[in-house]
Amino acid sequence: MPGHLEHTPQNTTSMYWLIKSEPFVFSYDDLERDGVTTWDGVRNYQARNNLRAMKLDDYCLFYHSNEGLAVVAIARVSKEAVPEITEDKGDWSVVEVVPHQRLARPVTLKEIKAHPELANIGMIKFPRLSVISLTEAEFNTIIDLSNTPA
DNA sequence: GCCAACGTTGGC
DNA sequence: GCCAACGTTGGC
Repeated sequence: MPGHLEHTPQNTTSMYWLIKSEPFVFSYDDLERDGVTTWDGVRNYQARNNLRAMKLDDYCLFYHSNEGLAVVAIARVSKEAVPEITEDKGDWSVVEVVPHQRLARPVTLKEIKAHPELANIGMIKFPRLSVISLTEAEFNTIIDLSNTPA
């Protein structure tokens, strides 16, 4: 009997994230140098839950906080969340990320705040959250900005 | 369970 | 380096 529907794998949809790092602690240059890093030290439950929601190969905008104040690159999730080995009490998680692509130019926080399509972006609504989910549209808007002269 | 004190994040 | 915002802790 012909014509049955092929099963389409459902795990091909990537999700989008923004991860913050102080570049003088760990920058995108450091990630490129190291090839892979463990995203550890997250001590906020919402940020931790976001780490736990990350799936292999998800895209993560890499944001430099404190200095730079700009999205500089895209990283990808290379290992999903596992418990963090730590002396700290509590139930924490880590993922691993790898470098993917440096943006053509950094996209600054100032630009993000000024862009009408990014008015509801999590990083503005929750400025102290270090791991934030993005919609595909928000992700694409930032990528488009990076491909447009400042 | 409330709330004051404290610590941390992160923009300025 | 300062400080506002806000999450967490701990005394009551």
